[in-house]
Amino acid sequence: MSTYLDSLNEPQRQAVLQKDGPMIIIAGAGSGKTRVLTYRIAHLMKQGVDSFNILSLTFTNKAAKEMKARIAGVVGNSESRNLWMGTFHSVFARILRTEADKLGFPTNFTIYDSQDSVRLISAIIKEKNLNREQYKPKQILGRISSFKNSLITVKAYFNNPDLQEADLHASRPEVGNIYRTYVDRCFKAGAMDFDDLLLRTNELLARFPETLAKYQDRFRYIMVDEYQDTNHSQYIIVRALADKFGNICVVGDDSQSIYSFRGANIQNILNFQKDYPDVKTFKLEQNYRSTSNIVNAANSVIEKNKTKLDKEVWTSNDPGDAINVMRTISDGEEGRFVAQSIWENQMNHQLTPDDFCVLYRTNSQSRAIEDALRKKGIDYKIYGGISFYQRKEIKDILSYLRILINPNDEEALKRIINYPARGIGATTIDRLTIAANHYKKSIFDVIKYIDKIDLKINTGTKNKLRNFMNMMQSLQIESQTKNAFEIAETVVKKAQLIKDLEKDGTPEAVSKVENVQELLNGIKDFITDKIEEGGDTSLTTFLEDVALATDFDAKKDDDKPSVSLMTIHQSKGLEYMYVYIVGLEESLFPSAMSMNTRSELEEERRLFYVAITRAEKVAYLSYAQTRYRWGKLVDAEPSRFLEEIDDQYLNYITPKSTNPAINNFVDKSIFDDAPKGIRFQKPIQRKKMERDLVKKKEIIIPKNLKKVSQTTAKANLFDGNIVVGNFVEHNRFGTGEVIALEGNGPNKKAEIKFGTVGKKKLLLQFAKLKVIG
DNA sequence: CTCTTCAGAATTTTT
DNA sequence: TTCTGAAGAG
Repeated sequence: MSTYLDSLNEPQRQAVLQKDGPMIIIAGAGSGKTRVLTYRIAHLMKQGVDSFNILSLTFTNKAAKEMKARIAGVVGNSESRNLWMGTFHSVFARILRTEADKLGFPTNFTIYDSQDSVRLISAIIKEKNLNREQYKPKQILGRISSFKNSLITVKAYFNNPDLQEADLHASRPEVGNIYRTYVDRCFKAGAMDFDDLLLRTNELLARFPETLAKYQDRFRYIMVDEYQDTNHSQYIIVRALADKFGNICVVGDDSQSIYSFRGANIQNILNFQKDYPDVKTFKLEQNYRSTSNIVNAANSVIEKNKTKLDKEVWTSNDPGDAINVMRTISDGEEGRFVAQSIWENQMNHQLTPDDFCVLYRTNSQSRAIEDALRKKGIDYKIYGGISFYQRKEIKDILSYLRILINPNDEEALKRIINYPARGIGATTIDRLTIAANHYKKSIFDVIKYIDKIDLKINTGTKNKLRNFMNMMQSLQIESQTKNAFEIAETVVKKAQLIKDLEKDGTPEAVSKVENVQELLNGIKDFITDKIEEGGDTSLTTFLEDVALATDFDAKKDDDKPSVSLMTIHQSKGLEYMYVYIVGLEESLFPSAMSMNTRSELEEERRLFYVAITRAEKVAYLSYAQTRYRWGKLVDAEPSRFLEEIDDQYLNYITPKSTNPAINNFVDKSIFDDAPKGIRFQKPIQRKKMERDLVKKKEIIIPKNLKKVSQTTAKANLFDGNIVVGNFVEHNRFGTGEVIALEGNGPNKKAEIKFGTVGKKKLLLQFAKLKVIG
């Protein structure tokens, strides 16, 4: 038998060997899911399944890329290349490109990102003279998005009295009309938004049976990763495609479903067994990633959720350290604690920055952490927030490129028609828009035929419009012969984009120029990569890649080792040796928006579960007592999630001083009189909603019991049972002899002579020493 | 039409 | 605190 099968455990192997029919793999955190998926695909190919017939849907493009590389390692590059692999959005965007004409879209349709969508909705609200307070563009987009994800078209909306009533009730009777106009305008602009990529795919498969049949025949084996995070629209696509052959394999973990806010429906995974009665179920329950303390602590949290599949994640790994809990005075101090701790752990365990990761609930929390890391001189990279391609200077250039491909792209046109400033103001754009709507033409066409249309625009402005049009048309001509990089370069030059920035001279402008440079380099890389792969080097493909790239995909790996900072959502599927989860405070995590219903709270809890299970060796949880929010200092209380972890897996540390200059840990003695008070002070006031939960908890967890376990945990941590002369084992340095002890409490250090690395002084608090004699 | 200034919102999470 | 959009002056 092939070697790759030998490296799998029994359930893993069975899942890999199961070839035909519907199957579900319930994969606990860290249970080797990716290995199974990879090997299963490789195995299918070894058994003679044509790689063209395998469709594999992943959660990020990066995941797809990595998986492809690993499969290539087993079956070879030339075969793996043909696999259909990617996110739902990118795979179906690719299919829509070839089928777009059936739906009345141009093949070079634009993909609107959320910013484009919000701007368009904003414009529509303005045109309809609606109150911006009542109709907040972002909220309206959210509503429209949820319609689309549930396959509620405009027509379906107007056929559904309940939905209309709901909007009427929310004093937003115009939602339906905004929806209609929005869809219309997207269609006219030859643009699809993110949700359209799925909705229109559904439309395609539903309206054109022969097209459905074509793709059913092509995708004989379908695999869906992170199935717990699929929405209804995705669910229907998968069902339709798998309907003929029924070779559908879904992989997921209901405990890690964290995307319901964007329409993910956890019922998809919970009901899979009902959808396919002859389904084969495989459970991967052994965790290979984390210490047993981490696994058990995570389990003790997720147990509190009611809706879940039956599964027991376990590990045979060592207990490892207890999970450290840290209270700080402020968010600033929290940052310093994290930075200090990372620094110490790095020194004491010979680690590099990329062994560490800091996770938070909201992007805005990153600032305090960044500041502290920067001060300590620790390299870090930050994921999320505003992605590279969303930056103004970058989007402006991309908008030029978008128009060259699709002149009807209204959002792109509105962005750059007066950037850099060329004297075409709001009034003119309004008039052009009105004319465009009147003649049922795009704004671009109206400008093109400006002399043939009667417009109330004065000659000076008309000239400016003509100049703009001349430039765009000459760029269009050049784009016929030049490659994506050359076009972009020409655009930057002709539109004088860099010049505009350079005359500014501010440091911000300088960094913008650098970003533009980086974009150009990026396009160059894109082209060389694609030539290597034998892929499509067109500008269209580049723009599509850009539109669908996640922040992860955009990041380069080859940077120097650095600490990773990201939201918990983004950490899905990743693992780090040391994980810091910060901001464990009520109203922040769980988020204030998610404390009102049980299902929302359960999702926050799953999010917490995901966070903990990212850690391989050591996890730190921290919370601050005060935090800046909107520039104001706000009091915070510890998150309920801290109380939900079984105390036996926890370990409380607290800094000595609130003085930022002093970062040493406290003498142990201050713990003795304080633990209860310091930790979960009972809130003076709780909202009605929470009160029941709190009461319940007080009954379940007897306080005195809690106190006892705390003390033991601490004692073990700092003192250990180590004496001079002991032989100890360290997981990095191997075995050594303790030759001296110094310091007290958390500062207690042991000097150890190791066979491999010589003498080392290690903080007992951090060194995971096992006494072996 | 452009540039500056000022008030008010913003922080859940993202393809 | 930082960003955005509106309003007013030139």
